[in-house]
Amino acid sequence: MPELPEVETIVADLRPHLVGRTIVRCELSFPTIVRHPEPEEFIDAVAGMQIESVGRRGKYILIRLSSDVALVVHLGMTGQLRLLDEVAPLEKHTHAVFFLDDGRQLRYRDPRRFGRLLVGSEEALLIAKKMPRLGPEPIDASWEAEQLYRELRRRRAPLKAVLLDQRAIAGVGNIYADESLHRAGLRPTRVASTVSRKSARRLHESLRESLQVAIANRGSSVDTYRDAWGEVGAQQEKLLVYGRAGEPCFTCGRPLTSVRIAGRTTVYCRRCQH
DNA sequence: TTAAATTCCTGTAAGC
DNA sequence: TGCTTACAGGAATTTA
Repeated sequence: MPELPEVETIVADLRPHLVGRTIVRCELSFPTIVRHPEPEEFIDAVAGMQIESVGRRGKYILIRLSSDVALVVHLGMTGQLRLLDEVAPLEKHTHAVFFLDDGRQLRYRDPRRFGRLLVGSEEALLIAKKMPRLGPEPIDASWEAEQLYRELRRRRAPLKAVLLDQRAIAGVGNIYADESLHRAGLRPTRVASTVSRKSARRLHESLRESLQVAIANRGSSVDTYRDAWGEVGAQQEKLLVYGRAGEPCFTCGRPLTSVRIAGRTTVYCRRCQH
């Protein structure tokens, strides 16, 4: 599923192709995928607009338009944002097509429809409660271990649950939460507030490492994730714990344990993580 | 205020 | 073989 590294890969791939292009028009074959504003307004808001920049905030793709609003895309679990030639056959579950002035199409496809499309300024979407107030970007140089420590200190939820909370840290999902906790040697079930400053520092470093390595490998295609060209990433072959329940830990050889935390399957090593 | 539970959704795979 | 059922999970919403 698309988390920070997968979204970052798509954004970096799309940027040079989209910036400067104009969205001629937009067609919605499944209008409820648009969450703000109403679908008709959404279509009018993007039509004729030039794309000024393509960025990312957490797991949100932000395509800023000449009208000073952004086309915001959240991929949910199975969302795909693809740049295709107009003659490319339309794939099943394609819910929105943005026609570009170079003849190409930006297509949004999402079988499970957990994703969403929005248009508006970041402030407007925040006020309309269509977007949460996201926490710091974990790969930004300005994000410090002390910030993470302070967040963990005030939370009584399991560590894993805090990592998944987009208001605590933006962009971490089930895969990289498990991966970074394993790297840090910390148990996902640990009550966040019991983590020492030293452990928080290790988790801070592990989060950065897990995310950066995954970006370098163009993300994890564990399920339906594909990049903007429809290609798979390589990180799924290098995951330490995610999806490996019952298989041996790469460090100690013991079988990895699976538990459910915050409604998510969580895999860790009982020997290596405390 | 925080945390846990529930809901949305379809493709896939396991089980009978 | 074909049907049923469980499972995958991001985040908004509801409940405690």
